[in-house]
Amino acid sequence: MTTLIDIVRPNAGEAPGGAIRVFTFFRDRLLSGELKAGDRLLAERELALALGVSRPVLREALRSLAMLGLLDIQHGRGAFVRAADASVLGQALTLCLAPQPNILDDVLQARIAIECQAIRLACERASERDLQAIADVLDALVASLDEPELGGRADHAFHLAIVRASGSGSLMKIHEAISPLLIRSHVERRRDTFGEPAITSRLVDAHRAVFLSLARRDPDQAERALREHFLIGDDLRRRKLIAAYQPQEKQP
Amino acid sequence: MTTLIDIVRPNAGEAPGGAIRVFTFFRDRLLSGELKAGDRLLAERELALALGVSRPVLREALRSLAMLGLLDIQHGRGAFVRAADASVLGQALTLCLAPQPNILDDVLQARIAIECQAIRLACERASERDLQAIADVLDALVASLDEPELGGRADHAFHLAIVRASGSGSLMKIHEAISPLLIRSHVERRRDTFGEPAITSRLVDAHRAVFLSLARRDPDQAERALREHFLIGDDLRRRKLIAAYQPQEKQP
DNA sequence: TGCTCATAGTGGTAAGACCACGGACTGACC
DNA sequence: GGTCAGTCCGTGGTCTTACCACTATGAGCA
Repeated sequence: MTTLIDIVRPNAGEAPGGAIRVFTFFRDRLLSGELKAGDRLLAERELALALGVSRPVLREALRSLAMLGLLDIQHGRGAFVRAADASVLGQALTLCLAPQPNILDDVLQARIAIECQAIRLACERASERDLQAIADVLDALVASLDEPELGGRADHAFHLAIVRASGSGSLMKIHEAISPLLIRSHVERRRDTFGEPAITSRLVDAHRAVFLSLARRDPDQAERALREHFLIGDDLRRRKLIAAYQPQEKQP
Repeated sequence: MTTLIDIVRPNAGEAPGGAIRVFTFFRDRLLSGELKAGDRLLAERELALALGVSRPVLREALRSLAMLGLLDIQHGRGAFVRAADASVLGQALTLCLAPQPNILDDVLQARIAIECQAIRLACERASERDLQAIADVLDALVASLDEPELGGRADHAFHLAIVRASGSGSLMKIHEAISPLLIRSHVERRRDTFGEPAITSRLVDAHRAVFLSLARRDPDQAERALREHFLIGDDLRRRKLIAAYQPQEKQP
């Protein structure tokens, strides 16, 4: 079968198979904005009748749309148009990256890419409210150093706030998409650093430096500070690796 | 219904609805590698029997997997596991970004983000073969300055080669995902620059500078050169905007 | 030896029926 | 009169059966 969502539609003249015809029918109306988030679709039986297909065929198309996160089908209530979110994006990314080794390490590269560009844009575009929001999260981060769970969440919120301040929808969506993958490596790292004052203080300094250069609206310095921050992670991973190869007090 | 692909599966004990049970069944086997690309699934009737669901239900799940690009269902032949590619990723991205204004401009930010990080990694990791490949594309780019179509493709190939040289799967996939969106703005820009020697020579210089600093394996200089290159585009867009507001010889 | 056509197996579609869930209406009870 | 519970209707969820369309395979024929 033809893969979904062909931006350019070949053989537009012919009538494709029923299911994919229904699928493209709704997709186009979703892309064009004819169907807005929250709209309720007709009942399956009526839709099937209106579109001239059987109910199973219609259901295949509807279910596919739901799988892509475009529809929210609720038992006993109906099908509703869902606001496009990045969850499907993240899922697709996970599926694409799944066969590859070292995903968790490699996805960090994507994160660095997004955030470094985001902070450059943020230096240009961030409003006072954006800066205030970042400052608030920074305070929360400092206050939650002793709690791994809360601290990790604050850390994530800090970086998220920067990406938000960039004002770029693309960067935000991609960042949102890789978040689930990031979180997995994030929490375990936090668990390791927990209780090591040298590391945590270095972490706070790094975050503060990032914020300050952003507040000064200096893109080069901000990116440098951010990369510096990411190096802490690299450093940590390296130490962990070395420690793992040290035969002392290591349990098999 | 529950959204597909929950990485953490809630209510794992209970049996979810038939269709989504079948869906997760295959998804898990795809993620775990138990099903490899090229494998042929059993016939729908047999699968339905084996999994204890009716054929329409099975078909809904199979169709959904096909929509996500995980399966390739061929009429009269069977269903085959497809190698995960970034096409779905790109489609999902397009759908997520569709409601937003200025997508084509904004997606450039994602591109800059990816490529700037990629070239930094490439400075560390690129093999001699990678560098040679980039050099070859650069030659092709210089040779095809007079042909907008060919030149545009060479341009794209150049940047793609850099991302490849980074050796990061995440960066490559994301770059691949935004490619379809990039191409649209790419070709029209080429069409504008076509025939302006000052622009084209500047373009060549920029690409050459990027390659040279990459060959020298200097990350900072390479990123700077790349950003310089992207500024050409900004500059061009600005000029176009100004030209559009000049009332002289402009047709409504 | 080569071609052609019948056939079996596959996905694609249709129709009808029933079940499970949610909400709204209506009734009785407090 | 207000509140609660039960019933009914509309909805999605599923099953069954049957038939159509496409592909490949192999047997039969020239």
